[in-house]
Amino acid sequence: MALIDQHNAAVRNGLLAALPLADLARLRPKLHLVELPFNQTLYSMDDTLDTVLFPESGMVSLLATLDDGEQIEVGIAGREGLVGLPLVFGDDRSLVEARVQMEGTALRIGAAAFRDEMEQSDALRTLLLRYALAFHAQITLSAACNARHAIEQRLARWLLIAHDRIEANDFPMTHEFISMMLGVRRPGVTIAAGILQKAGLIHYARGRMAVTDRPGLEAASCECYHTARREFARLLGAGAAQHSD
Amino acid sequence: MALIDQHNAAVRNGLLAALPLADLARLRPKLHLVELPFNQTLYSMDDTLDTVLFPESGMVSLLATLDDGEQIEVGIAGREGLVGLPLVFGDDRSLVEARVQMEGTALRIGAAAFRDEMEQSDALRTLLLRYALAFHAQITLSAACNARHAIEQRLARWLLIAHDRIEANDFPMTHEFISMMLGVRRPGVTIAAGILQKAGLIHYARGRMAVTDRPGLEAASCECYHTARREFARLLGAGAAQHSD
DNA sequence: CGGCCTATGTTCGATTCCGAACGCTCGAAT
DNA sequence: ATTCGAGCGTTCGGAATCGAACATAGGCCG
Repeated sequence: MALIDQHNAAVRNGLLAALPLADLARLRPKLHLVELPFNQTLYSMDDTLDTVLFPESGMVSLLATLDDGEQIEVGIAGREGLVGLPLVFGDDRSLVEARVQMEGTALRIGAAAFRDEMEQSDALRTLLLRYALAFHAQITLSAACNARHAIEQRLARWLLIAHDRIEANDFPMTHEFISMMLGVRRPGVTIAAGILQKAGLIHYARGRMAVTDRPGLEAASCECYHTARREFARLLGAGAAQHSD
Repeated sequence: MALIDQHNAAVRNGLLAALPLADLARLRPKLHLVELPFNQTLYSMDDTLDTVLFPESGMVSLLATLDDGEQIEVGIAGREGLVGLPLVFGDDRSLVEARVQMEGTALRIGAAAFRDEMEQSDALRTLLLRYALAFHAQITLSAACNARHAIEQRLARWLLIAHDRIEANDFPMTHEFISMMLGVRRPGVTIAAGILQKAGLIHYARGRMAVTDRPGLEAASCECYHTARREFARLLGAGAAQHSD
C-alpha cells in the first residue's frame, strides 16, 4: 500500500513496479528480458553470482543440499521478488541452489550494474532491504514449520505459495517433485494430497495440479502461510502480497 | 580475517570490534552497558523495536511462536552479532521473541541513533549487512536441518552453538530447556544427551552441562554447524567465527 | 493398436518421535 | 535432618513417517 504502487502495468515484477518512476527509468536500460526454462539451474551452491533476476512470471526454488546429497527447498522467489539475494547484502556467493520450478520470464541485470544502482538509489536500496527482510521472515517461519507441522499442513502451505506465483489455477506439478521440496517421501505426498483432494480443496492428475477451493486450502494450511503473507504485505504493500488475486 | 581485526581488546562484541576506529569512536558515546539477566525477554513478537543490543557475553535466543502457543528457537545471537536485526533492514518490528538464554552483558544503542549511524557510516552498514547475511544463512540451514536431521545431531549442533558463545566449558542448561529450543519432547533430549554422554562427548548433571570432547561433538553434529560457521568466517572474518577458541 | 515410460496408488515392516505418565534423586530451604 | 521441588530416567501405547518395494494406470510414440 505505502510502498507498492503499480506505476506501469507493463512492469510485472513487484519490486520493479514499486520503484519511483525516475529510479525505474534509470534501471530499465540495464534490464534484459530472459527466459526461465523449467528445471534450469540459475546458480549452484558456491557459485559466484554475476546477475540479479527480477522474475515476471514462473517460480524459482532455493534449495539447500544436505550431507547425504538430498536437496530440500528453503525458499521460493517469484514475481514478488528477486533471485540473487546475496547481492543485496553486498556478497556474491550463495549457500543454496536456485532452480526454476515453473517456467517463466525475468528481467536480468548484471551484478556490477546492480551494485551501482543500489548505491545511487535510496528508493531501490530501501525497497530491496525490505524485500530481504520479508524473505528472511519466510525462511524463519519455514524453520519453525519444518520442525513442528505435519506433512498435510506443509503441503497445503506449499501449494498456496505456488498458487500465489502463477496466473492459472492449474499448473504442472508432480508428487515426486513436491516430496523433494518438502523433504519427505513421495508416498507421503500422495497420501496428504489424496486427503486434500477428497476434501475438495485441490484436484490433480498425472503431473498437473489445480487449486479448487482456495479458502479451504488456506484453512487446511498452517498459520505459517498467513503469517508470511502478512509480513510481505506489511513490508512491501498489499499489492505485493504474493499475487493470489 | 579481512574485515575483523581486534582494534581494541576491551571491545568484546565482534561486530563493534570489526569497525574502523573512527566509526567506533563516533558510536561509542551512544552505547550504554546493560545487563542481560537470565530469561529476560528483550522484545516480544510484534513489539516496536527501540534499541539495538550488541552482546558482550551471554546468549540470546530468537523464538517463533506457533499457533498452539509452543515456542521454538529459530536463531541465536551472542557476542558475534547483535539483537534487533530488523532495524538493520530499516524496519522496527519483529516476528519473533528475543529472550536471554544465558546471562551476560550488552552495549545498547537507541533505534534512532542506530539509524543515523547506519546512514553515516559505510563501514557500519557494510558490516551489519554482512552479519545479516550470515545470520540469514544460519536460519536457512536451520530450516533444512529441522526438516531432515535427527534429534541427536541437532542436539550436538545446538550445544556447539551454545558452547561457541560462552567462555566456560560448563554452563547452566536443562534438558527441558533444550527440548523447547529444538521443538522436541523433553525425554527426547534426555535420550539423545545420554548417548552423547556415554560417548564421552559431554557431561551433564542437574541443570549444568559441559562439553568434554569438542572435536567428538563436532563429529556427532550434522554438517549444518560447520557450514554455518564457515559462512560466518567467510563473511565476517575468522576472528568472528563464533568464538570457540 | 501396442509398447513403454512416467505418475500415482498401495502395501510392508521398521524406526523415530510423540504425549503423557510415574518414579527417582540431587540439592536447596526450612 | 527432613521436606520438597526441580531435573532427570524410564516406561507405555500410539501416531507419523521412513525406506523400499510392487501394482496400476494415463498418455505419448511408434
